[in-house]
Amino acid sequence: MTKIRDIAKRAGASIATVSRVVNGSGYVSAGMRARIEAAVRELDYRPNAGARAMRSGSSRMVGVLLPALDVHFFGILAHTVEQALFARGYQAMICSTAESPEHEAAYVGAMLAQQVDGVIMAAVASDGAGVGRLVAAGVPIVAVDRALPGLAAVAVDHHAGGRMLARHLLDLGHRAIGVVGAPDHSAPVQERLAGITAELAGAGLAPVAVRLGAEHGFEACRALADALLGEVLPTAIIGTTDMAAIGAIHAAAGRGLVVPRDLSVIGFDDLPAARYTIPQLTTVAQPVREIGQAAVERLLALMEGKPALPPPVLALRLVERGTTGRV
Amino acid sequence: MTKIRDIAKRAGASIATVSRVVNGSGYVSAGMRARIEAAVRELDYRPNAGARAMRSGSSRMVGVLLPALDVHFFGILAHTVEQALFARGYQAMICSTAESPEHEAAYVGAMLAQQVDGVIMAAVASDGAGVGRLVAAGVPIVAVDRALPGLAAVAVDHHAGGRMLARHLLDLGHRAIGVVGAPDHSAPVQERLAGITAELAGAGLAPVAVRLGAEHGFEACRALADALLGEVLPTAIIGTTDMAAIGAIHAAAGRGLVVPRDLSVIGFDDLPAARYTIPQLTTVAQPVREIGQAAVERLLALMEGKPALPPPVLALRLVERGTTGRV
DNA sequence: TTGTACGCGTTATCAA
DNA sequence: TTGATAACGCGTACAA
Repeated sequence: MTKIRDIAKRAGASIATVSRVVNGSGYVSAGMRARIEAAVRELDYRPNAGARAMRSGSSRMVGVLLPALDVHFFGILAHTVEQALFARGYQAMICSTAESPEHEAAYVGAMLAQQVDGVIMAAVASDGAGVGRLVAAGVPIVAVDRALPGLAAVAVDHHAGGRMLARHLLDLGHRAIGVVGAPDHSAPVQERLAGITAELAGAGLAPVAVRLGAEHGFEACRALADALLGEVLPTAIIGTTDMAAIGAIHAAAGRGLVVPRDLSVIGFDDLPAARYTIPQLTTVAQPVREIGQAAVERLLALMEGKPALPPPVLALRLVERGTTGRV
Repeated sequence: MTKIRDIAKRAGASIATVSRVVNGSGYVSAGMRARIEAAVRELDYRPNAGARAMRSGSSRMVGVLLPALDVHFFGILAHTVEQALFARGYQAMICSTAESPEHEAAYVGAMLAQQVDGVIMAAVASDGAGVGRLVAAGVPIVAVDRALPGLAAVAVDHHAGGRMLARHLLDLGHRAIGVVGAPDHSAPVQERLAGITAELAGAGLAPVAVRLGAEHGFEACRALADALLGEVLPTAIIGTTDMAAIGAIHAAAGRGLVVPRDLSVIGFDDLPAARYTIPQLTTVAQPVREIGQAAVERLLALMEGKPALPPPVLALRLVERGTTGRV
């Protein structure tokens, strides 16, 4: 690794001068600057991030704590957050907790050790000790996808989303509505379910069946929906995520039901996968990419001590495709 | 941030002793150890990673350079790599280049600055200067998903995969076979195409049409397949990725073709999405998660200067589902 | 306009 | 068994 001393020697300057040109601070003559810049280029010099952070107190790194990266939703979120951070000159430290509290704790420790300047997180459990340690250390935090008590948050109104799901089906004349969802420990899923129940209650109804599972993979969701259909036969099924809805479509097909003729199905998220089925999935879209960008904006404002930005307006949008119809 | 001096003061020890217990090196009396461990716990002390890296020469961080995180395949790969690294006590520094050479260059710089102990990468372009800088800096590298000249690689044999795709269709009696793929600049996609062509040539055939596009999203793939079907009418279409194949299924449906009766479709990867369509997609599966784990294993061996492990056996597997049938 | 020297938080060497 | 201290690479007062 080439270091500042190597550049100084090569350019016939002192390390202080090299530091000045690298950081664009203080006065340096044009000739000296040119020599130093040349040396930097020739030796591919990179200031040691650790030493720099130690001196300056800022690592220019932001921790991004997500429950998973192999779940498409979070992969997309991670991607946009990372791109937004990059554009502002920050390095993302992306950590996937694999839904495990121990992982989360370990990662919080790693972030603290790395002296991250801030953290964007979608916590598995809101009571997680991880958040507390971060807060205690005075690290600015923005919660994403799901709110965290006492913290700035960038998240869609999942409860309202749940209402939209139910409302759409009610408008279509459905009265016998089932709900399939996963993972059951996910706060957004629970909030959507509450929204569904509330909207249905407003019409004097209740879900004819609710099936929540721990696993959110395709097969688990399909099995969940299949179990539901084995017990009751609603005219519509709400998936609390697109994945759950897609599982429901397959469960229906497995039982010889034609969607949407015999059964309407609606999902939530509008992931790319919502377009994969035939007919394509009707769903309530949440603006994942805007969420990521808004979270980064808010975090940077927090980090720079700027006045808190107003909460972002994150619109949910009903995307009517082919899996819902009149009863 | 609490530092080693705070612990020393609190436990009535010297920083040297604290360092010893924290790192489990050297002799420390039981009493002293207990006092220090208590202080560490009470103050939630984390050794500063930067200072540690500076002193010890190792950052215990591994760079993971991927073209994207919002593409499900890479999200899964990132996840497994990250988990495997975590299990071995390493921190992953995940960077998504968004397929841009400038991003890649910037990230390589950041990795060098962070003093990463090694790098796992799926390079956008094999001629990338990024690789050169990493090699020049003596950083151990393992290429993943696609080989890189002169480097250890963990990747499936995409050419053989291409042959399997064609072989399956030939065995089913197909003679008029089209190919749809994206992104066209992807080396794996090109290799699979070469494999397809080779296998077809062995039967005295050539693809009736090949359509490669730059974008690999659903809509782009669908449009590509639709254009192909507008020109010729093969009895089967090979997608060089599952995404392309799913696009083909939709293009076929859009033209009133029934899969697999009128048109067989086969994909590559076996992503979760391969199960979302009805009928479910026949595809050649590559073991993504094994790839990620094997890459980590190989990199750690390299980093520890161990003898190079033999190249991993990464089996491709034909998964016959519902989208292919006899002509 | 440039250079010297100190300190950031650790680890490791050497003495005690 | 413990402690004082010299690096590690950098940024920045301060001196020149």
